[in-house]
Amino acid sequence: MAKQRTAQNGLPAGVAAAWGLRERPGRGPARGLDVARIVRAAIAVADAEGLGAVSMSRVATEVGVSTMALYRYVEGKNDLLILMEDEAAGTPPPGPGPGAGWRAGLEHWARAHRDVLTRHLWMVRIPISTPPLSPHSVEWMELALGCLRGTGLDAEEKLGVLITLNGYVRSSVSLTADIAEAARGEGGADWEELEPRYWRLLTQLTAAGDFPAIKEMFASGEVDTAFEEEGEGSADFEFGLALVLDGTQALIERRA
Amino acid sequence: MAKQRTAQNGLPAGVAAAWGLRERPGRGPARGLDVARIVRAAIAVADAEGLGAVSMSRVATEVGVSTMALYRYVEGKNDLLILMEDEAAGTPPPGPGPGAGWRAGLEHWARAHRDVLTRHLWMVRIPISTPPLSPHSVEWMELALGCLRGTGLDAEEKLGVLITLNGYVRSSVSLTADIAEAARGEGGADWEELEPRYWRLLTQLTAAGDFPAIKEMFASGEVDTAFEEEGEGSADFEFGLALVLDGTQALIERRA
DNA sequence: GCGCTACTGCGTATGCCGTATACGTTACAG
DNA sequence: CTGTAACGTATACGGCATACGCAGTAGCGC
Repeated sequence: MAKQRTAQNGLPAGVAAAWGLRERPGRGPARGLDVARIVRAAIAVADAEGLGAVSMSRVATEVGVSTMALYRYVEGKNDLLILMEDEAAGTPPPGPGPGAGWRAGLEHWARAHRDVLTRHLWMVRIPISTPPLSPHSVEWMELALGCLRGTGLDAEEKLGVLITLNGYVRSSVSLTADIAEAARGEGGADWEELEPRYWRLLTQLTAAGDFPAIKEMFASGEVDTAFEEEGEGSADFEFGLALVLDGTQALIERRA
Repeated sequence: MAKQRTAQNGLPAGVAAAWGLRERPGRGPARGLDVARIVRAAIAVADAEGLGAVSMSRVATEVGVSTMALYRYVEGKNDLLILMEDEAAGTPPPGPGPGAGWRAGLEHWARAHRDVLTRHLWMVRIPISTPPLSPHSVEWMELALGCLRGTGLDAEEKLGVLITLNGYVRSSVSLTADIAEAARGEGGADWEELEPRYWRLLTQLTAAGDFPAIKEMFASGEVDTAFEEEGEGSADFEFGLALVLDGTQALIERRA
């Protein structure tokens, strides 16, 4: 834990590796592996079976070496996770260009971000260890920041919007991931099948107590559609996205 | 894993326990413990040393029994986590009342929620397993839902606002928790001390590449204050909160 | 009052995990 | 040619959650 940082810059080791700053190959026998193959194998495992299935021994087996061989390429599991995250994030898609306006740009950014996280659900389970520093996260940051040029917001406000939007995307994906996972654990059913049961349970549990607002909601009749988890449509995601961007718009108009 | 649900209702076992639906005490010797003591001990450990320190054996030691004794009171670690979460959430503070308007109500709710999470940082690390079902989360839901009465939003919209706001609070606390933890791991310094280093690193790393928006931000000069982690002031939290609530306001006005 | 039996708390054991360390092997630097 | 740094590996350690079996206890039906 004490050797977390590279001698060079004080960077976390995995981040330094991701920027391509690595020590000499040196004198010994030729390396049989490279970091990229390890990272790709780990991502494949995580995609297929979740972050819980990513153990050093599992990844090593997948790559075809012994467990400890990985430690010649990666400082430890934490490093591996950071590298996985950066690799999976990838370069963000270009975006609609500045002519389309900040809102279209951020919508595009948020949807692209959501797509990546949805494709790699384990990403939302890795705790954020630092502000964006790895190469691809900086690219994503650049893209989003670029959308806000010319809006009249100052640097701090732009960052605030970014953080909020980023947090929204993450928590939105995280929620559907958690629910889907819980549903899978509960007999393989998907959420659409489980939702009515949820509302029935909540009705039962709140029946005896003092929950006027919840009961009023039930009385209104149409609660069956919330907490959706549609593959592509994602009405819920768009709803919250609009909420955050409406708030941003209000801020921008106030500044203008 | 297959015995997750109680026979009664199909509830997750921990949730059933939290609502007080438990099987008969029965015939044997008197129980030496109760669930509440276990849960409280676990919370104390998590508060003091983080969720990582909460192991069954650790909690058992703290309570003064053997590890396996806990399994007579709790189905497994997952159960314990659910119970911890509900206990730590507690009953929400009453709120300013309906006369103060929905916005003041939701602000109060979000700040109270944030306070709880900040007091128990480990809570944001427990994956959400279901929509609100445990007793206290239902109370929190009731409180927030009550704020939105008379706004003209339909049930689905209310839930959407709630989910978004809840996600915002969680991700905001999660971010500061992650950063604080990473900072603590990096030599015990706090974030305020580390932030200049972060910006310096980012400047170096982006110097060579094509990052116009980031460079423009640096050029503007005042980036030193973002990503704050103030104990009480929490300017960042209020910023994002205002963003989300401004969005909600826009929605409500559109419906009116 | 008595024994049956459900229930208690606990010791042991299993199979994971991350990773420290030591070892024989390889192939470049001198 | 030789010394040695870097290679891949085997073994070992401490920690984890938890399945299982055990001896003792206390309430119930008789």
